[in-house]
This record gives sequence, structure tokens and C-alpha cells, in this order.
Amino acid sequence: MSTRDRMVDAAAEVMRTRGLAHATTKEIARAAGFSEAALYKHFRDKTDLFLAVLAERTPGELTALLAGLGSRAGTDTVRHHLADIARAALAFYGHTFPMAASLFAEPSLFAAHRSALRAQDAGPHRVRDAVTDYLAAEQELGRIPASANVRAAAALLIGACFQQAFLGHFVEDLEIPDAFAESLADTVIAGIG
Amino acid sequence: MSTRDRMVDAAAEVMRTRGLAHATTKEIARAAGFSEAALYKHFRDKTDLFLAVLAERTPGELTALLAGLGSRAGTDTVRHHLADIARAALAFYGHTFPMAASLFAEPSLFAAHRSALRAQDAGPHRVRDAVTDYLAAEQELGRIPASANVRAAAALLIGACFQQAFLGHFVEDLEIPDAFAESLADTVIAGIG
DNA sequence: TGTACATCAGTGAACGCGCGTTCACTGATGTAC
DNA sequence: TGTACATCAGTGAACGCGCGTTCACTGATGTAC
Repeated sequence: MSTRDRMVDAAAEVMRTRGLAHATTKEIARAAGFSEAALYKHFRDKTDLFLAVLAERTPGELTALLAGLGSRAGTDTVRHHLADIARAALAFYGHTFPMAASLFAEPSLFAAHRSALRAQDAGPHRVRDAVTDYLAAEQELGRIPASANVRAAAALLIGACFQQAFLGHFVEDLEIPDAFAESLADTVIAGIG
Repeated sequence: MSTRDRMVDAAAEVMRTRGLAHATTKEIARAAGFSEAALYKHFRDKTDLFLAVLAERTPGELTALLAGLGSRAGTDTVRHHLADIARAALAFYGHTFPMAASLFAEPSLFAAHRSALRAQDAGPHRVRDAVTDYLAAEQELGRIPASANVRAAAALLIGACFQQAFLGHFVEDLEIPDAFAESLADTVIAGIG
């Protein structure tokens, strides 16, 4: 594993455990096992290091699942696929929420990260969009009524998973993720009216 | 307006506009129109000031609406009430998300705030709970099928509003809040299955 | 093979700076007689 | 009413500290002849 990768790992770890405000060059260097000066051989400055963490240490499982969703349309049941999506989203947001939220404390870092995402046409809204696309495909196949609002359905499902990751930091006895994912999928499919 | 209130206002304003990381005593004092030393006549330390902001400058409109929800059960339509809730939640999270998210950068401040909330049996999960309670009341009245999962329905509606506040900082052309609120309410009521 | 030099990852120590906090103080207002 | 003192909100200047960053350097490894 390269020195650079160890530094990015260390920065991610410190950000996760100590919080962005205490993710100092001293702490990161110590966690990586190098001197602070060594950080500057691999990154222009601290912002550059943080941007590397954000770009390279955001788990890709959810993106992968969403990318493979197109080929799922028409197979199995919609309800089953929605529960899968919800499970993946709960895991993904559970890992990424704290770091993403931290960015609100540092608007300039936030802006730099947003620019980087935009440059590759990425961003957090892509998750919701991908689920919308999947549901639209199922609608095309007639497995979802033409009258359904698939955009709203995707926003509901993904939003609930997103907030659940946040609430996990306030309440300790939240519902078991799998059960929660199932109940969300059921309710999106069935409605309550 | 008391000196203390002006200081809390100034702190809230600086946190909102410059971000938690740049909300320094110097900046806050300048915004309030007092010396830095004056801050320490009214607050033990900087954390004490921030906790005052969190406790005293979190808008109460949503809480008020949710408190009044009990008396709404059985009136008008459930769909109409859900759209009202969604509108209020979108406004509330739009205002409060950045500051709440910032706390993830400062775990010790976060912990102190969470303790303060817990001491008065409050917290962000109360929003979802209140909506669940309202839906359960409608269920009692027979206006929602007994088979419906009202907890999941509340999580979906409120979660979508919560995430929308987050996405607003990444995408500029989001749907108009009122239209979005209506579409969420419709879809929760109807389902897509 | 031996020697001289180049390259390069990494370091210890120092830097200037802005931070949160404290201190001795000032000057206006209230109170007692 | 005048005088002497107490109270109290607020200040200017200084403090020690930890931060991000830079500097001249070391020592191991590679390369040329």
C-alpha cells in the first residue's frame, strides 16, 4: 500500500473518529505513521488531502447496485428490488452521512467538493435519480401503474433511508435495518390510502 | 433586545453564513457589536454560546404544527394534512439542516447538544414520531386501512423532506417546495403498486 | 568491482498566525445619608 | 441637594497554545563509468 494511500486512509479514519474539526495535520500524520512534513510531499495542502478522502473513500457499493438496476427491471418483483435498494442505501448513508454532514462546517471545502463532483457529473442526487429511472423502466414494462409518480416514490424511499442514518446518531434503539428496509418497500408499493 | 440575545443572534448568523469552523469569537463579537471579552460576561465559554444558539434559535413552527396535529385527525382529508406537514417539514429542514449537519464536525459539541435535547425528552426523531401518532389516530378513525404501516409512512414522508433540504445544497433547480410536498403526500396515500 | 554522484522519500525543528480566554481597567448608573 | 461609595456592563490589550506550512537536512537506493 502506497504512502499516499496510507495517508488518505489515516485522514478518513481521523475524520470519522475525531470529527473534521479535530482532523489536524498532526493527528493525521500520527495515524498514518509519517511526519507532518511528509503529508506535503503528497498533497498540496490540507484541503487537497481532504478532497482526496472525499473522492477516493466514498464507498461504491450503492453506486454499483444502482448501475446494475437497469437490467433488473422486469425480473423478480418490484417490491423485492426496492427492499434491496433500501438496504444498500441504509448501509451507504450509515457510513457516509457523518463525513458529508461535516462539510457544512467548512463552506469552502464543501464548495470545492461540490465542484469536483459536478466536474464528473456526479453528486448525491444521482442516487434518487437512478431509483427514479429504475421505477420508470418498470412502469414502461407495465409492472407499475402509468398513473404512479415514480419521482416521488424514489424520493420517499431514499429520503427515509437518508434520514435514518442521521437519526441513528440520536436514538440508539432504531429498527433493525433489514426490517426497516422491508417496511419502506412495502409501504411505497402499497400506499396507505 | 438584550445584549445576550444579540450575541446569540450574531452567533447564529455567523454559523449560518460562515460555517461552524469560521464562527470564531472574534467574528461573533464583531457581528454582535461588542468586544470578544463581553461574550464571556454572558457565556461561560464558546460551547455554552453555541448550545444557546441550538436551544434558542431552532425554529418552532414545525413543532407547533405537529403539536396541533392531534386535533386535525378526522377533519378535512388525510392527504391534505400530509401535504401541510410536508410543506412545514421542507421549510423547517431547509433552515435547520446546515447547522445540525455542522455538529458532525465537532463530536463534543454534538454530544453536549444531544444531552441537552435528551434532558427535555426532545430530539429530531420526535418529528417522525408525531407524524406516526397522527396517522395512527386517523387509522383509529378508520380513515386509513388497519393494514397500513403508519410508522413507515411517516418515515417516508419526513425522510424525503429531510433529504430534500440536503440536496438543495447540491442542485439548484429542485422542484418547487409546494409541488414537491403535494406529490409526496399523494404518493404516500396512493402507493405505486 | 569500486567510486562518485544523482535522486528521492521522509524528517525535526522552526515559522507566523489566529484562536479562545483572561486580566486589570473605565465610566455610567444606582443608592445611602 | 450634594457627596461618597457600590455595582455592573463592557473594553483593550495581552496570554499561551495549537494550527498549517516550510525549510534545510539525512540517509537509503539507483546509475554511470
